Amino acid sequence: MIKVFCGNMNLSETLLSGQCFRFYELEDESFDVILSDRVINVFQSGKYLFVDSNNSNDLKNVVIDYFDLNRDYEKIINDLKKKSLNFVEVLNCCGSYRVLKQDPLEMLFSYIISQNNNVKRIMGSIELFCKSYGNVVNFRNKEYYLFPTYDKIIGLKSEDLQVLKIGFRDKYILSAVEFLKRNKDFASTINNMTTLDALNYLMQIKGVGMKVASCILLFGFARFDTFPIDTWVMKFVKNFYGFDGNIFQIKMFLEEKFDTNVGLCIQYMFHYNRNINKKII
DNA sequence: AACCAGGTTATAA
DNA sequence: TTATAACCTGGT
Repeated sequence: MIKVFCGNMNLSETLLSGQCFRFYELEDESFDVILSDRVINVFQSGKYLFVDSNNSNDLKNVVIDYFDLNRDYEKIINDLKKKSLNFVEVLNCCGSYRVLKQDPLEMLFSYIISQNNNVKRIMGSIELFCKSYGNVVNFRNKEYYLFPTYDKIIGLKSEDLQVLKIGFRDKYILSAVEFLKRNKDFASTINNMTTLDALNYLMQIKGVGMKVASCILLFGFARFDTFPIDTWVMKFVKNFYGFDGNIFQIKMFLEEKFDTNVGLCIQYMFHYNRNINKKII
């Protein structure tokens, strides 16, 4: 068990915000979270996280990286408050939200599955995916399944996907598999690209459009200059700013208004709008 | 029963 | 270039 300072972050708000699909809330209000290479149990008390894992190797750094604890969110929020006065209402209720740094491969598949789908079903399909093709981890007398490895994924055939209950998205997953065969080190390739190039690179994959590509870049690569504009954000922009338009018009509107850290602002809008509609999971 | 869910693609105007 | 229907599936 290690103790990690987490400042103003709120664990449950962050995990339940819809960006992550691989956690279980336990009776004692702690969470089991499945990371790319291990399972952690995490509990928050005040400004600290108490973390246990089946793999304690470098655990503190893994936790800091995953929960994005080195970023100065307070400074970002203070800067944003100066840019849009009425947005303060949103910022004031989102200060404890953090953008998780998740596994790029997992983000690619998860957000393809997420399209025109609901969170419950998304989580179910990803869990089936991991149970079917991922490695097992034993932790606290329970079995957990990691997200499948690259080598496992590139061997997948159409018939292997039937068990996942992903419907018409199976052909998109197959397109991602073909993409990965051609791009073994896609994560490091993206790390050396501008965000715009990375978006176009990912959108080669059938089933990866603007929204899904942006989610992969924000949640898998911490690219805060991306724009995961979805139906929630569109609703928000319409209700809050009275601005209506298509995804590209909204993108331009927000880019102009916030300049930097637009990705984070959009997460705040999503988070805020979702909370006030009381539709958390 | 009809509609919807953190979208994208194919097709038509 | 922009708009609209169709899409698997399970839940309400």
